[in-house]
Amino acid sequence: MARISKEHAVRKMEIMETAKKLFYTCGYDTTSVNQIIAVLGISKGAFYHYFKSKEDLLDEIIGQFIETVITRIKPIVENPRLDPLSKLNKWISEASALKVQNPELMKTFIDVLYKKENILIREKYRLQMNSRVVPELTRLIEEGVETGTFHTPYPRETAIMIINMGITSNDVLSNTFQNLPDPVNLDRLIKWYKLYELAFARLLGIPENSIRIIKDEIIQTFFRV
Amino acid sequence: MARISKEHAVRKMEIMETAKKLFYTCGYDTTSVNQIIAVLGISKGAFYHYFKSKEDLLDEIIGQFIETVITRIKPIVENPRLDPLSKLNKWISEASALKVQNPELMKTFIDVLYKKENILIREKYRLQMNSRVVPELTRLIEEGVETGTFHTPYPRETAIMIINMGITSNDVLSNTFQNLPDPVNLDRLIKWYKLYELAFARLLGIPENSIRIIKDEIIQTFFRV
DNA sequence: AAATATTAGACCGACGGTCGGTCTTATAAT
DNA sequence: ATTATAAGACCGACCGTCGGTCTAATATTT
Repeated sequence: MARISKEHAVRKMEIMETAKKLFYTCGYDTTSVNQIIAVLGISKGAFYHYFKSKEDLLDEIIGQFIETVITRIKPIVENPRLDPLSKLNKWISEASALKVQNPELMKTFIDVLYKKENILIREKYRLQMNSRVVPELTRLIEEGVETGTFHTPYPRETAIMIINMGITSNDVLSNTFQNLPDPVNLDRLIKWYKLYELAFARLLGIPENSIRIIKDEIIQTFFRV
Repeated sequence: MARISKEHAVRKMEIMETAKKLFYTCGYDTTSVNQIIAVLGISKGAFYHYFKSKEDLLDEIIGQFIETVITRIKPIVENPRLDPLSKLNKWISEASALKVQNPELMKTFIDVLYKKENILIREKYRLQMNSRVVPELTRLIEEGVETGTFHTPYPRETAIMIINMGITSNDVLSNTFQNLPDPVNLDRLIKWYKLYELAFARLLGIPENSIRIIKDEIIQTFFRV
Protein backbone atom coordinates (compact mmCIF):
# COMPACT_ATOMS: atom_id res chain seq x y z
CA MET A 1 0.00 0.00 0.00
CA ALA A 2 1.32 3.43 -0.89
CA ARG A 3 2.32 5.40 2.09
CA ILE A 4 0.37 8.55 2.73
CA SER A 5 1.80 10.67 5.48
CA LYS A 6 0.01 13.47 7.24
CA GLU A 7 0.50 15.65 10.20
CA HIS A 8 -0.26 13.91 13.46
CA ALA A 9 -3.24 15.98 14.58
CA VAL A 10 -4.79 15.96 11.12
CA ARG A 11 -4.65 12.22 10.74
CA LYS A 12 -5.95 11.69 14.25
CA MET A 13 -8.91 13.94 13.55
CA GLU A 14 -9.60 12.08 10.31
CA ILE A 15 -9.75 8.81 12.17
CA MET A 16 -12.00 10.28 14.81
CA GLU A 17 -14.38 11.78 12.27
CA THR A 18 -14.67 8.57 10.32
CA ALA A 19 -15.10 6.49 13.43
CA LYS A 20 -17.68 8.91 14.80
CA LYS A 21 -19.79 8.59 11.68
CA LEU A 22 -19.56 4.81 11.76
CA PHE A 23 -20.30 4.58 15.47
CA TYR A 24 -23.27 6.90 15.20
CA THR A 25 -24.77 5.12 12.20
CA CYS A 26 -23.79 1.46 12.55
CA GLY A 27 -23.18 1.36 16.29
CA TYR A 28 -20.10 0.98 18.44
CA ASP A 29 -19.97 -2.78 19.01
CA THR A 30 -20.94 -3.52 15.42
CA THR A 31 -18.25 -1.30 13.96
CA SER A 32 -14.92 -3.10 13.93
CA VAL A 33 -11.51 -1.53 13.85
CA ASN A 34 -10.98 -3.28 10.52
CA GLN A 35 -13.98 -1.47 9.12
CA ILE A 36 -12.70 1.89 10.27
CA ILE A 37 -9.28 1.42 8.73
CA ALA A 38 -10.82 0.03 5.54
CA VAL A 39 -12.89 3.18 5.06
CA LEU A 40 -9.87 5.35 5.74
CA GLY A 41 -7.52 3.22 3.69
CA ILE A 42 -4.97 3.00 6.48
CA SER A 43 -3.35 0.10 8.26
CA LYS A 44 -3.88 -1.45 11.65
CA GLY A 45 -0.49 -0.21 12.71
CA ALA A 46 -1.42 3.34 11.85
CA PHE A 47 -4.64 3.09 13.82
CA TYR A 48 -2.95 1.75 16.94
CA HIS A 49 -0.30 4.38 16.61
CA TYR A 50 -2.92 7.06 17.32
CA PHE A 51 -5.16 5.21 19.74
CA LYS A 52 -4.17 2.64 22.29
CA SER A 53 -7.49 0.82 21.98
CA LYS A 54 -10.88 1.00 20.33
CA GLU A 55 -12.32 2.10 23.65
CA ASP A 56 -9.72 4.82 23.94
CA LEU A 57 -10.91 6.13 20.59
CA LEU A 58 -14.47 6.22 21.90
CA ASP A 59 -13.33 8.06 25.01
CA GLU A 60 -11.77 10.74 22.87
CA ILE A 61 -14.84 11.07 20.68
CA ILE A 62 -17.13 11.48 23.66
CA GLY A 63 -14.60 13.83 25.23
CA GLN A 64 -14.72 15.97 22.12
CA PHE A 65 -18.50 16.07 22.32
CA ILE A 66 -18.51 17.03 25.98
CA GLU A 67 -15.98 19.73 25.09
CA THR A 68 -18.43 21.36 22.70
CA VAL A 69 -21.16 21.11 25.30
CA ILE A 70 -18.94 22.89 27.81
CA THR A 71 -17.90 25.62 25.40
CA ARG A 72 -21.57 26.31 24.79
CA ILE A 73 -22.41 26.33 28.47
CA LYS A 74 -19.48 28.28 29.87
CA PRO A 75 -20.36 31.66 28.32
CA ILE A 76 -23.79 31.37 29.88
CA VAL A 77 -22.61 30.31 33.32
CA GLU A 78 -19.88 32.94 33.43
CA ASN A 79 -21.92 35.81 32.04
CA PRO A 80 -21.92 38.43 34.82
CA ARG A 81 -24.99 40.18 33.46
CA LEU A 82 -27.28 37.21 33.96
CA ASP A 83 -28.89 36.12 37.23
CA PRO A 84 -28.69 32.42 38.13
CA LEU A 85 -32.26 31.58 37.13
CA SER A 86 -31.86 33.20 33.73
CA LYS A 87 -28.61 31.32 33.26
CA LEU A 88 -30.34 28.06 34.03
CA ASN A 89 -33.20 28.73 31.64
CA LYS A 90 -30.77 29.75 28.96
CA TRP A 91 -28.80 26.58 29.54
CA ILE A 92 -31.94 24.50 29.15
CA SER A 93 -33.15 26.25 26.01
CA GLU A 94 -29.67 26.02 24.55
CA ALA A 95 -29.79 22.29 25.08
CA SER A 96 -33.21 21.85 23.56
CA ALA A 97 -32.35 24.23 20.71
CA LEU A 98 -29.89 21.58 19.58
CA LYS A 99 -32.75 19.12 19.33
CA VAL A 100 -35.11 21.48 17.55
CA GLN A 101 -32.61 22.74 15.00
CA ASN A 102 -32.43 19.46 13.13
CA PRO A 103 -35.06 17.11 14.45
CA GLU A 104 -34.61 14.35 11.88
CA LEU A 105 -30.94 14.08 12.65
CA MET A 106 -31.70 14.13 16.34
CA LYS A 107 -34.32 11.42 16.04
CA THR A 108 -32.11 9.02 14.15
CA PHE A 109 -29.30 9.92 16.50
CA ILE A 110 -31.34 8.97 19.55
CA ASP A 111 -32.65 5.87 17.82
CA VAL A 112 -29.14 4.66 17.13
CA LEU A 113 -27.73 5.72 20.46
CA TYR A 114 -30.18 3.56 22.35
CA LYS A 115 -29.54 0.35 20.49
CA LYS A 116 -28.00 -2.52 22.45
CA GLU A 117 -24.67 -2.22 20.71
CA ASN A 118 -24.19 1.31 22.02
CA ILE A 119 -24.35 0.80 25.76
CA LEU A 120 -20.72 1.77 26.06
CA ILE A 121 -21.32 5.09 24.33
CA ARG A 122 -24.10 5.87 26.76
CA GLU A 123 -21.97 4.82 29.70
CA LYS A 124 -19.06 7.00 28.62
CA TYR A 125 -21.43 9.88 28.04
CA ARG A 126 -22.90 9.46 31.49
CA LEU A 127 -19.50 9.30 33.15
CA GLN A 128 -18.12 12.35 31.38
CA MET A 129 -21.30 14.31 32.04
CA ASN A 130 -20.83 13.56 35.72
CA SER A 131 -17.16 14.40 35.83
CA ARG A 132 -17.16 17.48 33.62
CA VAL A 133 -20.62 19.01 33.41
CA VAL A 134 -21.69 18.48 37.01
CA PRO A 135 -19.01 20.87 38.33
CA GLU A 136 -20.32 23.63 36.05
CA LEU A 137 -23.89 23.12 37.19
CA THR A 138 -22.72 22.93 40.79
CA ARG A 139 -21.13 26.36 40.53
CA LEU A 140 -24.28 27.76 38.97
CA ILE A 141 -26.44 26.33 41.75
CA GLU A 142 -24.04 27.54 44.41
CA GLU A 143 -24.25 31.02 42.96
CA GLY A 144 -28.02 30.79 43.01
CA VAL A 145 -28.00 29.70 46.63
CA GLU A 146 -25.68 32.55 47.58
CA THR A 147 -27.87 35.16 45.90
CA GLY A 148 -30.94 33.65 47.50
CA THR A 149 -32.56 32.48 44.27
CA PHE A 150 -32.23 28.75 44.83
CA HIS A 151 -32.82 26.96 48.08
CA THR A 152 -30.99 23.72 48.63
CA PRO A 153 -28.51 22.66 51.30
CA TYR A 154 -26.67 20.38 48.86
CA PRO A 155 -25.72 22.16 45.62
CA ARG A 156 -23.33 19.50 44.39
CA GLU A 157 -25.71 16.65 45.03
CA THR A 158 -28.56 18.56 43.46
CA ALA A 159 -26.42 19.08 40.38
CA ILE A 160 -25.69 15.36 40.19
CA MET A 161 -29.35 14.57 40.56
CA ILE A 162 -30.40 17.04 37.87
CA ILE A 163 -27.81 15.88 35.37
CA ASN A 164 -28.78 12.28 35.92
CA MET A 165 -32.44 13.17 35.64
CA GLY A 166 -31.56 14.56 32.23
CA ILE A 167 -29.95 11.29 31.24
CA THR A 168 -32.94 9.33 32.54
CA SER A 169 -35.04 11.69 30.51
CA ASN A 170 -33.17 10.68 27.38
CA ASP A 171 -33.84 7.06 28.25
CA VAL A 172 -37.54 7.72 28.56
CA LEU A 173 -37.49 9.72 25.35
CA SER A 174 -35.87 6.86 23.48
CA ASN A 175 -38.35 4.35 24.86
CA THR A 176 -41.17 6.57 23.70
CA PHE A 177 -39.83 6.71 20.19
CA GLN A 178 -39.22 3.03 19.88
CA ASN A 179 -42.89 2.57 19.14
CA LEU A 180 -44.86 4.63 16.71
CA PRO A 181 -45.73 8.16 17.77
CA ASP A 182 -49.28 7.34 18.74
CA PRO A 183 -51.43 9.40 21.08
CA VAL A 184 -50.49 7.33 24.12
CA ASN A 185 -46.82 8.04 23.57
CA LEU A 186 -47.45 11.72 23.01
CA ASP A 187 -49.41 11.82 26.25
CA ARG A 188 -46.68 10.00 28.13
CA LEU A 189 -43.99 12.22 26.70
CA ILE A 190 -45.80 15.37 27.74
CA LYS A 191 -46.51 13.97 31.19
CA TRP A 192 -42.88 13.03 31.58
CA TYR A 193 -41.66 16.48 30.68
CA LYS A 194 -44.15 18.09 33.03
CA LEU A 195 -42.89 15.96 35.86
CA TYR A 196 -39.34 16.75 34.82
CA GLU A 197 -40.10 20.48 35.11
CA LEU A 198 -41.77 19.95 38.44
CA ALA A 199 -38.91 17.90 39.84
CA PHE A 200 -36.42 20.45 38.54
CA ALA A 201 -38.14 23.34 40.29
CA ARG A 202 -38.76 21.49 43.52
CA LEU A 203 -35.19 20.28 43.80
CA LEU A 204 -33.98 23.86 43.48
CA GLY A 205 -36.63 25.19 45.85
CA ILE A 206 -38.07 27.67 43.38
CA PRO A 207 -41.63 28.35 42.20
CA GLU A 208 -42.90 25.55 40.00
CA ASN A 209 -43.42 27.70 36.95
CA SER A 210 -39.95 29.24 36.92
CA ILE A 211 -38.40 26.50 34.80
CA ARG A 212 -39.68 25.72 31.33
CA ILE A 213 -38.25 22.63 29.70
CA ILE A 214 -41.08 21.49 27.50
CA LYS A 215 -41.76 23.73 24.57
CA ASP A 216 -44.41 23.24 21.93
CA GLU A 217 -41.78 23.29 19.20
CA ILE A 218 -40.04 20.25 20.64
CA ILE A 219 -43.15 18.12 20.83
CA GLN A 220 -44.30 19.30 17.44
CA THR A 221 -41.02 18.74 15.67
CA PHE A 222 -40.66 15.29 17.11
CA PHE A 223 -44.18 14.18 16.35
CA ARG A 224 -44.55 15.87 13.00
CA VAL A 225 -41.77 13.88 11.39
CA MET B 1 -15.84 -36.78 28.60
CA ALA B 2 -18.31 -38.99 30.36
CA ARG B 3 -21.83 -38.18 29.56
CA ILE B 4 -24.00 -37.17 32.49
CA SER B 5 -27.66 -36.63 31.88
CA LYS B 6 -29.93 -34.62 34.12
CA GLU B 7 -33.43 -33.30 34.27
CA HIS B 8 -33.97 -30.16 32.29
CA ALA B 9 -34.86 -27.76 35.10
CA VAL B 10 -32.12 -29.08 37.36
CA ARG B 11 -29.36 -28.70 34.84
CA LYS B 12 -30.58 -25.30 33.78
CA MET B 13 -30.53 -24.11 37.36
CA GLU B 14 -27.04 -25.53 37.82
CA ILE B 15 -25.81 -23.56 34.86
CA MET B 16 -27.47 -20.41 36.09
CA GLU B 17 -26.07 -20.75 39.59
CA THR B 18 -22.55 -21.37 38.37
CA ALA B 19 -22.74 -18.55 35.85
CA LYS B 20 -24.17 -16.19 38.46
CA LYS B 21 -21.25 -16.84 40.78
CA LEU B 22 -18.74 -16.33 38.00
CA PHE B 23 -20.44 -13.19 36.69
CA TYR B 24 -20.67 -11.66 40.15
CA THR B 25 -17.07 -12.41 41.06
CA CYS B 26 -15.10 -12.27 37.82
CA GLY B 27 -17.46 -10.08 35.81
CA TYR B 28 -19.71 -10.68 32.83
CA ASP B 29 -17.45 -9.75 29.94
CA THR B 30 -14.44 -11.45 31.51
CA THR B 31 -16.26 -14.72 32.10
CA SER B 32 -16.32 -16.77 28.92
CA VAL B 33 -18.80 -19.47 28.04
CA ASN B 34 -15.86 -21.84 27.93
CA GLN B 35 -15.09 -21.02 31.55
CA ILE B 36 -18.65 -21.69 32.62
CA ILE B 37 -18.79 -25.05 30.95
CA ALA B 38 -15.34 -25.93 32.24
CA VAL B 39 -16.44 -25.35 35.84
CA LEU B 40 -19.60 -27.38 35.28
CA GLY B 41 -17.85 -30.08 33.29
CA ILE B 42 -20.35 -29.91 30.48
CA SER B 43 -19.98 -29.31 26.76
CA LYS B 44 -20.62 -26.30 24.57
CA GLY B 45 -23.51 -28.12 23.01
CA ALA B 46 -25.12 -28.68 26.38
CA PHE B 47 -24.82 -25.00 27.23
CA TYR B 48 -26.40 -23.85 24.00
CA HIS B 49 -29.08 -26.43 24.42
CA TYR B 50 -30.34 -24.48 27.43
CA PHE B 51 -29.57 -20.91 26.45
CA LYS B 52 -29.64 -19.41 23.02
CA SER B 53 -26.81 -17.02 23.85
CA LYS B 54 -24.60 -15.82 26.66
CA GLU B 55 -26.70 -12.67 26.86
CA ASP B 56 -29.86 -14.76 27.09
CA LEU B 57 -28.36 -16.46 30.13
CA LEU B 58 -27.72 -13.08 31.73
CA ASP B 59 -31.29 -12.03 31.00
CA GLU B 60 -32.58 -15.03 32.86
CA ILE B 61 -30.27 -14.47 35.80
CA ILE B 62 -31.35 -10.85 36.17
CA GLY B 63 -34.96 -11.91 35.65
CA GLN B 64 -34.59 -14.33 38.53
CA PHE B 65 -33.21 -11.57 40.72
CA ILE B 66 -36.01 -9.17 39.84
CA GLU B 67 -38.42 -11.98 40.63
CA THR B 68 -37.15 -12.19 44.20
CA VAL B 69 -37.37 -8.43 44.51
CA ILE B 70 -40.98 -8.53 43.40
CA THR B 71 -41.92 -11.36 45.71
CA ARG B 72 -40.52 -9.33 48.57
CA ILE B 73 -42.33 -6.19 47.52
CA LYS B 74 -45.72 -7.58 46.59
CA PRO B 75 -46.82 -8.58 50.10
CA ILE B 76 -46.09 -5.06 51.25
CA VAL B 77 -47.83 -3.32 48.39
CA GLU B 78 -50.87 -5.57 48.58
CA ASN B 79 -51.22 -5.58 52.34
CA PRO B 80 -54.66 -4.07 52.98
CA ARG B 81 -53.82 -3.16 56.58
CA LEU B 82 -51.08 -0.71 55.62
CA ASP B 83 -51.57 2.84 54.42
CA PRO B 84 -49.58 3.94 51.33
CA LEU B 85 -46.96 5.88 53.24
CA SER B 86 -46.26 2.96 55.57
CA LYS B 87 -46.03 0.68 52.58
CA LEU B 88 -43.47 2.95 50.99
CA ASN B 89 -41.36 3.18 54.12
CA LYS B 90 -41.53 -0.57 54.54
CA TRP B 91 -40.46 -1.00 50.94
CA ILE B 92 -37.49 1.26 51.50
CA SER B 93 -36.36 -0.36 54.73
CA GLU B 94 -36.80 -3.79 53.16
CA ALA B 95 -34.45 -2.71 50.41
CA SER B 96 -31.84 -1.31 52.74
CA ALA B 97 -32.19 -4.28 55.08
CA LEU B 98 -30.70 -6.35 52.31
CA LYS B 99 -27.65 -4.13 52.34
CA VAL B 100 -27.28 -4.11 56.12
CA GLN B 101 -27.72 -7.84 56.62
CA ASN B 102 -24.41 -8.75 55.04
CA PRO B 103 -22.44 -5.59 54.38
CA GLU B 104 -19.19 -7.24 53.30
CA LEU B 105 -20.96 -9.23 50.64
CA MET B 106 -22.84 -6.14 49.55
CA LYS B 107 -19.67 -4.11 49.31
CA THR B 108 -17.82 -6.56 47.14
CA PHE B 109 -20.98 -7.04 45.16
CA ILE B 110 -21.25 -3.33 44.42
CA ASP B 111 -17.53 -3.12 43.74
CA VAL B 112 -17.76 -5.86 41.15
CA LEU B 113 -21.04 -4.70 39.69
CA TYR B 114 -19.60 -1.32 38.81
CA LYS B 115 -16.54 -2.54 37.00
CA LYS B 116 -16.31 -1.80 33.28
CA GLU B 117 -16.89 -5.40 32.30
CA ASN B 118 -20.33 -5.38 33.91
CA ILE B 119 -22.09 -2.57 32.07
CA LEU B 120 -24.43 -5.07 30.51
CA ILE B 121 -25.50 -6.39 33.90
CA ARG B 122 -26.32 -2.87 35.03
CA GLU B 123 -28.17 -2.15 31.82
CA LYS B 124 -30.27 -5.31 32.09
CA TYR B 125 -30.96 -4.49 35.72
CA ARG B 126 -32.08 -1.00 34.82
CA LEU B 127 -34.32 -2.21 32.03
CA GLN B 128 -36.00 -4.89 34.09
CA MET B 129 -36.45 -2.52 37.02
CA ASN B 130 -38.25 -0.17 34.68
CA SER B 131 -40.42 -2.80 33.08
CA ARG B 132 -41.30 -4.84 36.15
CA VAL B 133 -40.83 -2.81 39.31
CA VAL B 134 -42.09 0.53 38.04
CA PRO B 135 -45.65 -0.80 37.59
CA GLU B 136 -45.70 -1.93 41.21
CA LEU B 137 -44.54 1.43 42.47
CA THR B 138 -46.97 3.16 40.14
CA ARG B 139 -49.88 1.31 41.70
CA LEU B 140 -48.66 2.20 45.17
CA ILE B 141 -48.38 5.86 44.27
CA GLU B 142 -51.77 5.84 42.59
CA GLU B 143 -53.26 4.42 45.74
CA GLY B 144 -51.57 7.13 47.76
CA VAL B 145 -52.90 9.81 45.46
CA GLU B 146 -56.42 8.39 45.70
CA THR B 147 -56.35 8.32 49.48
CA GLY B 148 -54.96 11.83 49.55
CA THR B 149 -51.59 10.90 51.03
CA PHE B 150 -49.44 11.66 48.00
CA HIS B 151 -49.84 14.62 45.73
CA THR B 152 -48.67 14.27 42.19
CA PRO B 153 -50.53 14.56 38.90
CA TYR B 154 -48.26 11.96 37.27
CA PRO B 155 -48.01 8.74 39.31
CA ARG B 156 -46.42 6.65 36.57
CA GLU B 157 -43.83 9.24 35.72
CA THR B 158 -43.07 9.82 39.38
CA ALA B 159 -42.52 6.09 39.78
CA ILE B 160 -40.13 6.07 36.85
CA MET B 161 -38.26 9.02 38.29
CA ILE B 162 -37.98 7.47 41.73
CA ILE B 163 -36.78 4.09 40.49
CA ASN B 164 -34.19 5.76 38.30
CA MET B 165 -33.13 7.98 41.17
CA GLY B 166 -32.47 4.77 43.06
CA ILE B 167 -30.28 3.48 40.27
CA THR B 168 -28.43 6.79 40.10
CA SER B 169 -28.01 6.47 43.82
CA ASN B 170 -26.27 3.15 43.35
CA ASP B 171 -23.97 4.81 40.85
CA VAL B 172 -23.08 7.51 43.33
CA LEU B 173 -22.64 4.93 46.05
CA SER B 174 -20.20 2.96 43.93
CA ASN B 175 -18.24 6.06 43.02
CA THR B 176 -17.93 6.86 46.69
CA PHE B 177 -16.53 3.46 47.48
CA GLN B 178 -14.03 3.43 44.69
CA ASN B 179 -11.78 5.59 46.80
CA LEU B 180 -10.98 4.95 50.41
CA PRO B 181 -13.68 5.73 52.95
CA ASP B 182 -12.17 9.01 54.01
CA PRO B 183 -14.10 11.82 55.71
CA VAL B 184 -14.83 13.60 52.43
CA ASN B 185 -16.52 10.52 51.05
CA LEU B 186 -18.51 9.96 54.21
CA ASP B 187 -19.66 13.55 54.06
CA ARG B 188 -20.62 13.24 50.41
CA LEU B 189 -22.46 10.00 50.98
CA ILE B 190 -24.53 11.48 53.78
CA LYS B 191 -25.27 14.59 51.78
CA TRP B 192 -26.32 12.49 48.85
CA TYR B 193 -28.73 10.44 50.92
CA LYS B 194 -30.18 13.56 52.50
CA LEU B 195 -30.87 14.99 49.08
CA TYR B 196 -32.29 11.66 48.01
CA GLU B 197 -34.75 11.77 50.93
CA LEU B 198 -35.62 15.34 50.12
CA ALA B 199 -36.20 14.65 46.45
CA PHE B 200 -38.25 11.59 47.32
CA ALA B 201 -40.58 13.52 49.59
CA ARG B 202 -40.91 16.52 47.33
CA LEU B 203 -41.72 14.42 44.29
CA LEU B 204 -44.54 12.76 46.20
CA GLY B 205 -45.74 16.03 47.67
CA ILE B 206 -45.45 14.90 51.27
CA PRO B 207 -43.75 16.46 54.31
CA GLU B 208 -40.00 16.30 54.05
CA ASN B 209 -39.51 14.16 57.13
CA SER B 210 -42.00 11.46 56.17
CA ILE B 211 -39.48 9.37 54.25
CA ARG B 212 -36.38 7.96 55.89
CA ILE B 213 -33.86 6.36 53.61
CA ILE B 214 -30.61 6.97 55.40
CA LYS B 215 -30.14 5.06 58.59
CA ASP B 216 -27.16 5.15 60.88
CA GLU B 217 -26.69 1.41 60.53
CA ILE B 218 -26.14 1.70 56.81
CA ILE B 219 -23.47 4.35 57.08
CA GLN B 220 -21.83 2.58 59.98
CA THR B 221 -21.79 -0.84 58.42
CA PHE B 222 -20.36 0.49 55.20
CA PHE B 223 -17.69 2.59 56.78
CA ARG B 224 -16.74 0.27 59.60
CA VAL B 225 -15.61 -2.50 57.29
C1' DA C 1 24.00 9.05 8.02
C1' DA C 2 21.85 8.21 12.24
C1' DA C 3 17.85 8.51 14.87
C1' DT C 4 13.13 8.84 15.21
C1' DA C 5 8.32 8.79 13.88
C1' DT C 6 5.14 6.58 11.22
C1' DT C 7 2.97 2.91 8.57
C1' DA C 8 2.16 -1.77 6.59
C1' DG C 9 -0.07 -6.02 7.20
C1' DA C 10 0.81 -10.77 8.68
C1' DC C 11 -0.25 -12.76 12.69
C1' DC C 12 -2.17 -14.13 17.42
C1' DG C 13 -5.23 -16.01 20.91
C1' DA C 14 -9.72 -15.65 22.64
C1' DC C 15 -14.25 -15.27 21.99
C1' DG C 16 -19.31 -16.43 21.05
C1' DG C 17 -21.66 -19.38 18.48
C1' DT C 18 -22.81 -23.49 14.97
C1' DC C 19 -23.36 -28.03 13.51
C1' DG C 20 -23.54 -32.88 12.60
C1' DG C 21 -24.08 -36.37 15.11
C1' DT C 22 -24.38 -39.63 19.50
C1' DC C 23 -26.39 -41.44 23.59
C1' DT C 24 -30.16 -42.00 27.00
C1' DT C 25 -34.68 -42.62 28.17
C1' DA C 26 -39.61 -42.81 28.00
C1' DT C 27 -43.39 -44.32 25.55
C1' DA C 28 -45.98 -47.00 22.16
C1' DA C 29 -46.54 -50.90 19.31
C1' DT C 30 -45.85 -55.62 18.79
C1' DA D 1 -41.77 -59.02 27.67
C1' DT D 2 -39.67 -57.18 23.80
C1' DT D 3 -38.81 -54.22 20.31
C1' DA D 4 -39.43 -49.94 17.41
C1' DT D 5 -39.69 -44.92 17.56
C1' DA D 6 -38.92 -40.45 18.80
C1' DA D 7 -37.70 -36.68 21.87
C1' DG D 8 -34.22 -34.26 23.58
C1' DA D 9 -29.95 -34.07 26.47
C1' DC D 10 -25.41 -33.87 25.32
C1' DC D 11 -20.79 -33.88 22.84
C1' DG D 12 -16.80 -31.39 20.92
C1' DA D 13 -14.56 -30.16 16.59
C1' DC D 14 -14.95 -26.35 14.07
C1' DC D 15 -15.92 -21.50 12.22
C1' DG D 16 -15.57 -16.58 11.45
C1' DT D 17 -14.68 -12.33 13.79
C1' DC D 18 -12.73 -9.53 16.81
C1' DG D 19 -9.35 -6.43 19.26
C1' DG D 20 -4.83 -6.16 19.60
C1' DT D 21 0.53 -7.22 18.83
C1' DC D 22 4.74 -7.38 16.42
C1' DT D 23 8.40 -6.91 13.10
C1' DA D 24 10.00 -4.92 9.32
C1' DA D 25 9.99 -1.32 6.12
C1' DT D 26 9.69 3.41 4.91
C1' DA D 27 9.56 8.35 5.53
C1' DT D 28 11.11 12.45 8.14
C1' DT D 29 14.04 14.94 10.99
C1' DT D 30 18.45 15.95 12.98
